[in-house]
Amino acid sequence: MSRAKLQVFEQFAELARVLGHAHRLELLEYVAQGERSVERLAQLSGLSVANASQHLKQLRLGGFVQARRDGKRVLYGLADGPILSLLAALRTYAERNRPEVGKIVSDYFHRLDELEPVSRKELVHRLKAGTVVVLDVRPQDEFVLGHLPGAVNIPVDELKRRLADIPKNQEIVAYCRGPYCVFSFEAVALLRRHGYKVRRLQDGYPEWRAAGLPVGSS
Amino acid sequence: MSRAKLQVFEQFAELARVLGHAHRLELLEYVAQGERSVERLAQLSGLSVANASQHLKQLRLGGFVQARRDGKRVLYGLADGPILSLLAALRTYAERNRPEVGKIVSDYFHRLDELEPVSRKELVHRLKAGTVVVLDVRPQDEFVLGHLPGAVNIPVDELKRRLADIPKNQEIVAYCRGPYCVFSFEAVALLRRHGYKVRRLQDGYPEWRAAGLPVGSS
DNA sequence: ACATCACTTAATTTATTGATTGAATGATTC
DNA sequence: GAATCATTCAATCAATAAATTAAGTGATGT
Repeated sequence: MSRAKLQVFEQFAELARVLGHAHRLELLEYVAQGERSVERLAQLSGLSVANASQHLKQLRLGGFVQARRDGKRVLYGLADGPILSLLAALRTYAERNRPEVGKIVSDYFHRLDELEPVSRKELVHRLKAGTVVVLDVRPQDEFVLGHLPGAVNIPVDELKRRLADIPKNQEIVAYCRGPYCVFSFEAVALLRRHGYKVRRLQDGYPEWRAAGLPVGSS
Repeated sequence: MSRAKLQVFEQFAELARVLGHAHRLELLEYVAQGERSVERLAQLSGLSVANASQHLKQLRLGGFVQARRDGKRVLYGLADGPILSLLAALRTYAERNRPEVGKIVSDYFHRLDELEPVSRKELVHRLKAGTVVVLDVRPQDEFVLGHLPGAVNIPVDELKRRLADIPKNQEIVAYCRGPYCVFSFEAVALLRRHGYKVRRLQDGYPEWRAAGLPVGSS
């Protein structure tokens, strides 16, 4: 094997190894909800502070989380980059390849209170009541072809620089292509980091339309 | 942490750990080209047979490869499931998050950007139009196990003395094992020196096949 | 049946990784 | 500037993983 290739595989392996520990995956999930101190993360995951700190260090060296000091605490948050895509790929693979655990996985992912996605039915209800802003984070060309009524389109890659367009005082529901599309996960993660109250639609535009619910186009 | 959640993260971590070794990633790349015996895989990756066997066992338990007996040999092939998606996610993350990966690639792989890789989508288009010659520069045994439709096989080390077999008036797209395989880079460099109009496919045979695109065999 | 081939498994040594403890650092408060 | 708090670092021991060697298994051919 060429030296370059070996080096590249070594880098990949190093990153995979960082994800190769249950505690680190758990910490990563807590961190993905928003910034937290080491002590809080240790508490949430039932680790000693020193142990949590060491795991967080590895996550940081792997580029999965970033740390910033706030007074005498250090707050860890999710780093930039396609981290959630990577985790989604791992999850998808695991669900398909380990069917005996697939059920547990989906149960768990759909259980989390804060992450619990909004059902179509619930969204219909809240659209009528007008208590929600619907955010379409797909690319513009897909939005043009059809979208949820009254939805605002901000593609997920533009989200960061268009935060001003999003009202901070209302609850947001983000959606994208479907249940296995990561865009809305990323959008929710980003917006939560910036203090928005946001949840994701359980599935995406195709399912909405297939259910015979009204759609808009422009 | 709840018991279910612990189990889930433990499963994820276990799979990630399987990918957490350079030798296993390398074996996976060879296996992705087509079925191969343990001895051949050991040879290709420079491992002892026993060591390769043990790594392959881990890949098998992780569901990444599958083994079948053929006479007195055991052939390992890529298993079903979104394995290449997972590897692609890891690669994407690594490239973005580890600048050194990008640097190694550009240093040793002759400046990726200047070679203007052709995407799968574009190649499909141009194959329909018939405006392109597809050149497979992998070793012959890999070509035989499967290749892009209509591809011409000239292994990269034979390329120099078989230049006459390559039409000079048509555009060529060269491909090999995957995005980190050097063969197509070398082929493009050589052919360009000799005045051919040639670009490389962005990724390789395994990705083409995984995308459900048609393949030939002989 | 015996020998051979291709591979797997077991046993061993060596190296790496994880958890715990306690000391060190850095920022705040008194 | 001493005390306190939150975190990191360093040292240790236990657990796990990797590579090597040698023995074991299962299929094929003579």
